[in-house]
This record gives sequence, C-alpha cells and structure tokens, in this order.
Amino acid sequence: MDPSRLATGALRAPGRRRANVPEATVARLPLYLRALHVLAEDGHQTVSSEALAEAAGVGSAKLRKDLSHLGSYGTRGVGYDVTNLVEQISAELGLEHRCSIVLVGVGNLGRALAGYGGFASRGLAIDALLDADQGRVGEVIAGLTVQHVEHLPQVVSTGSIGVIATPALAAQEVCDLLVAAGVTSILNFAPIVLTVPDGVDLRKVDLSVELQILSFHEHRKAALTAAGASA
Amino acid sequence: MDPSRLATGALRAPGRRRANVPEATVARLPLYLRALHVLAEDGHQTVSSEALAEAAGVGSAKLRKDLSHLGSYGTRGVGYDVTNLVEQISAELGLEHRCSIVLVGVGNLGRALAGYGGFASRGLAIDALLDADQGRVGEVIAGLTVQHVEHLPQVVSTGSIGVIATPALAAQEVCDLLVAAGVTSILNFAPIVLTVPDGVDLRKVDLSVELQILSFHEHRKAALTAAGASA
DNA sequence: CTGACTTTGTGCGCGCGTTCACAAGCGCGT
DNA sequence: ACGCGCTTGTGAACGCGCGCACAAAGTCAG
Ligand SMILES: NC(=O)c1ccc[n+]([C@@H]2O[C@H](COP(=O)([O-])OP(=O)(O)OC[C@H]3O[C@@H](n4cnc5c(N)ncnc54)[C@H](O)[C@@H]3O)[C@@H](O)[C@H]2O)c1
Ligand SMILES: NC(=O)c1ccc[n+]([C@@H]2O[C@H](COP(=O)([O-])OP(=O)(O)OC[C@H]3O[C@@H](n4cnc5c(N)ncnc54)[C@H](O)[C@@H]3O)[C@@H](O)[C@H]2O)c1
Repeated sequence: MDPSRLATGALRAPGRRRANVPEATVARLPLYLRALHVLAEDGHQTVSSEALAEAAGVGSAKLRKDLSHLGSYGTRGVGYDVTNLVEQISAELGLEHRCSIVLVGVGNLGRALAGYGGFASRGLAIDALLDADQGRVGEVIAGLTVQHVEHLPQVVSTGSIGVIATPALAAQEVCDLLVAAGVTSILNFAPIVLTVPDGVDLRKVDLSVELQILSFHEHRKAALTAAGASA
Repeated sequence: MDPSRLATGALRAPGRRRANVPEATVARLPLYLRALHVLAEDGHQTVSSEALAEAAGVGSAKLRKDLSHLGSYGTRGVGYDVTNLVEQISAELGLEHRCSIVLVGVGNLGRALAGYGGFASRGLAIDALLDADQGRVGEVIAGLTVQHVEHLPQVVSTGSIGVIATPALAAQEVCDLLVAAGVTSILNFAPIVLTVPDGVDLRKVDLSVELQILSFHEHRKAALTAAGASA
C-alpha cells in the first residue's frame, strides 16, 4: 500500500535468496498459522493444500503459491508437515520470540485489548499499558500496571510494536512519541490519518470505515432488488 | 457520463447509468467523507483534489478517479464543493438514513463498541445489543438494554448490519442466526473463518492478524539492518 | 522394481488498481 | 471580450495478484 516503502524494499536484494514475500501473501500467513494450530490440535500430522486452503478460506492454488514464496517445501503426494509448517511460518512472521507490544490509551477500547487473551496465545504479548490520565495511572489490568505515557521510552525495547488507542486528537502526538522512542511498527485505532517517517510501518483499524463499506453494499443491494422488482 | 464510452468499456450497457464503483474506491469513500467533515468545520467551501487527497492520505489522481466513478462533478479551476461532495458520498454509502446496527456479544470488546460515540456521529447507530449470557441480559449500556439473543429476529430490520463480537466457537452459530433473520451484511471480530450464503456480505476485523503482519515487517527490518551491519 | 496415483510447485494469461501525463473546461483579471 | 492560469477528468501504460492447468516429483501397492 505504501509505495515509498515498496520501492525501498524492492531494490535491495543483492545476494539474497530469501527475499520478496508479496504483501498479499504476508497478510494470509496468519490465517494459515491459525488453521494449522487447529489442525495440529486435531491430531493431523500432514495436510494437503486443498484441506488447509479450505480451513483458511482461500483457494488451494493461492495457498501453494504463498507457501512456495517463503521456500517452505511440502512433500509431493503427501502434503505439508503440520509441525514443520507452523515453525516455518512462525519464523517468517518473527513469532519464535515473544513480540513485545506497547499499548497507549487505556480507555474503552484499550481496556478490551489489554484484557484479551487471544494475543498471548501465539507469540504476541502486551508488555506495557500507558495513559496520560493520572486517574488511570497505577490501575492494574490483566496483571499489568498502567504507567504514565512519559515512561514510554523506558518500556520500549527493540522490535516493539506500538498500539494507539487514544482519542483522535492525541493520536498524532502519541505516534510521534512512539517513533521518537524507536518504535518502527504501529497499529492505529484512532480515526485519523497519521504521518510517520520513512522506515516506520503504519497500519490502521477503522471500524467506522468497515461499517460504512457494509452500508454501501447494503444500500446497493437494496437499490438492485428495488430495480429488479420494478422491472 | 458518456453512454457511448461506457458501451465501449463495459460489455453490458443497456439503459444503465449508475455504473460499477470499484471495491477499492468504496473502501476509500469513508476516508474522504471524514476529511470533508473536518474541512467543512474549518470553514472551507471548496477543496481542490490536491488538498483533499493530502487530508485523506492518498494521491490526488487516485482521488479524482474515485470521485469520477460516482459521477460527482467538481468545477475545473476551482475544485469540489465541500457540502455537495459530502451529500454525494453520503448518498452513495447509504448514510442519508440512519443505518441500523445489531451487535451480538456484549463482552469486553462488545462493551467498548457499544459505548463508542464515533459511530452515531455519522449515520451509523447501534440499535440493539444481544447476548446469550442471562447474567448480562437486562444490563443497560449506553442507553440500550441487553436482550437475549433469541430476540434477534425481532430487533432486525431491513438493511440492518450485524456485528459479531462473541467467542470464536459461537461465531458461526450467531452468523447463521443473523442470516436466518434476514441480515445480509455482517462484520465479524471473532478469529475464525465464517461461511455465509451467496448474497451476504461478510467482512472481518482481525487484530491478531494485523499485529502479526506488523511483526513480520519488524522481523524483516531487523534482518535487513543486521545484514547491512555485517556487510 | 515398476507402474499408477496423488499432490506439489509454477508458467501463463487475465483483470483490477494505480500512476503518469495531458487535453478540456472554468473562472478571473485585464 | 479574451486570453491566462488553475484544476478537473481521463486515456494509456504498468505492475501486482489471482486462478487455471499441467509437468515434475514423490509415495504406495503389488
Ligand atoms: N471504543 C470503540 O469501540 C472504538 C471503536 C472505533 C474506534 N475507536 C477509536 O479508538 C480510540 C479509543 O477509543 P476509546 O473508546 O477507548 O476512547 P476513550 O476516551 O475511552 O479512551 C481514550 C484513552 O486515551 C487516553 N489518552 C488521551 N490522550 C492521551 C495521550 N496524549 N497519551 C496517552 N493517553 C491518552 C485517555 O486518558 C483515555 O484513557 C479513539 O480514537 C476512538 O475513536 C474506538
Ligand atoms: N477483546 C479484544 O480486545 C479482542 C481482540 C481481538 C479479537 N477479539 C475477539 O472478539 C470476540 C469477543 O471478544 P471479547 O473479549 O469481548 O470476549 P468475551 O468473552 O469478553 O465476550 C464474549 C461475549 O459473547 C457472549 N456470547 C457467547 N456465546 C454467545 C452466543 N452464542 N450468542 C450470543 N452471545 C454469546 C458471551 O456471553 C460474552 O458476553 C472474540 O472472538 C475475540 O476473539 C477480541
């Protein structure tokens, strides 16, 4: 999505064999990983591309091409070794070591995120909760004590991911603080366009946008059926 | 629009004037709408594509092409009329009438969503809260009383959007209930692949996936800098 | 050992989306 | 009235991603 980053990343690969994993593939790797965990707990040792694709909700050809991108080889006539594949994908996603997450903004949404157990289960762990409201500093949520946002530089470690769950007005300021503290990957929940320097990855989750997209399709479907009924 | 050119480009153009709006464009319309609201409150009456693109974080050419898709005309040499554009986009997204939202699963996440004021501000409004837990039925959140999920058929109206915020195990069951009640647009927060019949739009928001994508890029950046340092 | 079956890995064509670049159109100053 | 400059709208090229279809490769039965 970000052309500048694509340009920087694409042009460096002198002697690299392990290089270009397409963005669309990266976005699906977590889905495969989740499906594989379910299959592993079900006792499966190997999976065919057809079965795994079914479980992940994608086409089998797409899945095979995705896996071929990260050099992970299956066995022809048999399929993929589940355990091995989990390790391959986890390694590719950088989940073999716990990924540290720093959450800024412990309001309605931040509280829900902090209390969510689904992150810690697979290599992701929230390490720190930060807020600017003194009334919330000191509060303990899910075993973590909320700290003041001034302590941000001290709780950030190399490779940390920053999560912004503050009001939109404070989001850019918090974003700048995160970048200044050395964070290069940020997930933003605030409904505002953030600006980050080159080299910093920024993703956003915008619930209003999702709902409005659905609203559009609903509206379109209604218009179509009305037209069909009148015609 | 020019019907002759439409005939050249698309294979079917009998009497159609309202053309196909690309999916990628639809996904950006909410961003334009948000930026336009800010501009309107700032007192701007017209906006150039350059300025609006800047505010929405996209390229100006992309923005112009997007707007041209929905037939909304600006004025050359001046730009777009802010108020008019807001109405055009709102109408296209079906936001001129309040869009009814039904939220199923009032846990950590559902509670945050229910208490969020950002939806109601622009044509979106949560109309009902549902849960299967009798201990939560009757609770009042943000002025709405939590009802039992059995009452789902009664609270669904034509054009409703369903939101699933239940545990993954219950998500497919709830999804089926929504579909059976006539809902054709669903937003899913549960980390599981849902199956819906044709004609039903399904979108998902998966926070773990977002974080894992960021983890991948963080991992890749770390590998690159390490390689650069050693080389 | 051989042959047949199963499943992977991928080459190729197609359609969508993005970007560049420019002609057409509109207002404004003179 | 008339050009001048600004902005829109869009034609065209490019790149990415997806799906089909098949050859290569490995397994298993006999
Ligand atoms: N709650 C939802 O369901 C929901 C849905 C969609 C989007 N969002 C967005 O997510 C963000 C958070 O939503 P919320 O409902 O949790 O809001 P909230 O007001 O409940 O919480 C915001 C928190 O951020 C803290 N904060 C404010 N300024 C800060 C700063 N400069 N540094 C650190 N912390 C600061 C506040 O003290 C508060 O605790 C908002 O931008 C909102 O638009 C929320
Ligand atoms: N909390 C988060 O930050 C977060 C983050 C990412 C994903 N999620 C996902 O969102 C979903 C909800 O998360 P949560 O933290 O709110 O969970 P939760 O357990 O706090 O809440 C789930 C709610 O759903 C209700 N429920 C269960 N079965 C139901 C059914 N059949 N019909 C109706 N309601 C039913 C429960 O009574 C409960 O109130 C989960 O799938 C979770 O994986 C949550």
